[in-house]
Amino acid sequence: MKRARQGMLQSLLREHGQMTVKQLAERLKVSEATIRRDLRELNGASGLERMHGGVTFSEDIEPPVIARRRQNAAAKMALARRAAKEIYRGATIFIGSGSTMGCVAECLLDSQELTVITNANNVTSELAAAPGISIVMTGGAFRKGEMSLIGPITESTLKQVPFEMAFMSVQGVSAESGLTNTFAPEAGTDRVVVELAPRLVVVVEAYKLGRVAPISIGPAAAVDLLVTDAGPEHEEIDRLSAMGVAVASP
Amino acid sequence: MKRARQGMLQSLLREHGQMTVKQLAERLKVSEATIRRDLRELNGASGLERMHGGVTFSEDIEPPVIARRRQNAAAKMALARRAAKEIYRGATIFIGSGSTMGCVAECLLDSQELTVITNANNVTSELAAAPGISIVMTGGAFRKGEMSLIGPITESTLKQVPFEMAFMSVQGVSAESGLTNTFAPEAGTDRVVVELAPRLVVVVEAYKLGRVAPISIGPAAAVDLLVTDAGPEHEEIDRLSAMGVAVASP
DNA sequence: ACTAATCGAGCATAATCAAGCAGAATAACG
DNA sequence: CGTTATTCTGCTTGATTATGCTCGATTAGT
Repeated sequence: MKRARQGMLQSLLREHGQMTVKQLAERLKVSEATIRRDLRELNGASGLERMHGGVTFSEDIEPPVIARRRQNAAAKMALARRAAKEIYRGATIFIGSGSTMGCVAECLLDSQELTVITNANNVTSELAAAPGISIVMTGGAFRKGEMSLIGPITESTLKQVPFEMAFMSVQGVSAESGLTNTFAPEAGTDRVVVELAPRLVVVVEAYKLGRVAPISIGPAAAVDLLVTDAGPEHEEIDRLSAMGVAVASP
Repeated sequence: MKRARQGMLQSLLREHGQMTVKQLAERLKVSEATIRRDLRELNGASGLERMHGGVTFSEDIEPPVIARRRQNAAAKMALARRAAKEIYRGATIFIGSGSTMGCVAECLLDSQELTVITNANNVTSELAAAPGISIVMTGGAFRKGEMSLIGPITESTLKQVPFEMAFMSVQGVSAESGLTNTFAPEAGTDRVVVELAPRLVVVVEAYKLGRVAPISIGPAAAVDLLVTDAGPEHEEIDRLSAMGVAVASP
């Protein structure tokens, strides 16, 4: 009962981007105290940030300028810089949604002759000022929490636009359960990206290694390069390496 | 919801380039005192500069669409408010690109049960905070100056998503030459919108009446309602009325 | 220099929060 | 099957936080 409610809570939050405790209590038919307890348990879990009166998706509701000033921004930028090294002049790449991908975009500002396909508005606005990059956005339903586009329209557009390399971030990476995410509609789109990508680069912070989120979006073997900041003795990395996944650190 | 509001504040500022405390207070539905407190807390943060009466966003790169928005802001908002009156609860509408369309989006913030299809990033970011609106973006190539999506992908997406009403702005409206625009790729997309729209509302400032730009995007007769701020004596309006085009003023 | 708007500070109010307690439901165990 | 332990939930209370309002001081425009 509790887990189901917390899952619903996260879904609702992704959908609305921001909700008050009162709204959540009414919507989920429990007391506000319970909502507060849930929020405390989920704290830090998946980019949701608590505040007086309610809770928001901290990462992407803020403009990119602020995102730079976040606490773990340094770690994310380091990962992003490492990931960006994979990109060569003249390439056509896909960049997914999430704050980490926003950092990757930021690393590309000086690139030349690059074509970026993305379903994330934060990536687009980050790159809007880059003279050497042409941008193609997929269509789709706009998800307020993530500032990204998802759904059947996104997927059919992706199939029309071939790309050489895809960058994405996920909620969980595990050798056994593969790549996993939390929210179903978003996961559907991610699954298409995994299928279509000739080369898949996954960028995640270390704490997501070994994690398993509810929705599977593809096998671990689909990953061509995993960029993460885990130490070399991390056991999940050993398992992934054994499967043939290349791993890189900043 | 302090934190969320401060994020919104920065987003708004980023879009408008410059706003007064009063505007921000109305827009975010809080007192001016609260806005001042927010501004003080954000002080020195990410490129916003405080001044008597308001605050500006001093970023070196300023997309043209933002610059244009500052010009004739009052007139554009008046036009936009008139145009927004055409929208009824539960509708599915298309909103095109340009600064005037950004104003239309701003007028819809309190709408309920509205579905907005758009190819413009400024429209999406304007509406991202509106709880009663679901947003669908078309895909397409990103045009940096206009912050909009154009090209064959945009057009094929539009054909997949039926809408009841379309709002657009153009460079020229004339009874003889119809609707005209300057930039070819953009014009192709506009042409598709004109063809697909069951009801077409064109919003233009008076100085565009009688103008003819190089690329035709449709006949004047395709317009169902023309919203403009020209005086009733305007000769082009007489010609358009004679063709059966309804004309409205703020 | 004058006037009107804007600003900052302090105060009062209302909303929200964390903690602790008690009851109900469930699980574990004899 | 009954008893006990555990978890979950809702409620109450004192404390914290955020917001709006009022009042002199400051500033911009005429």
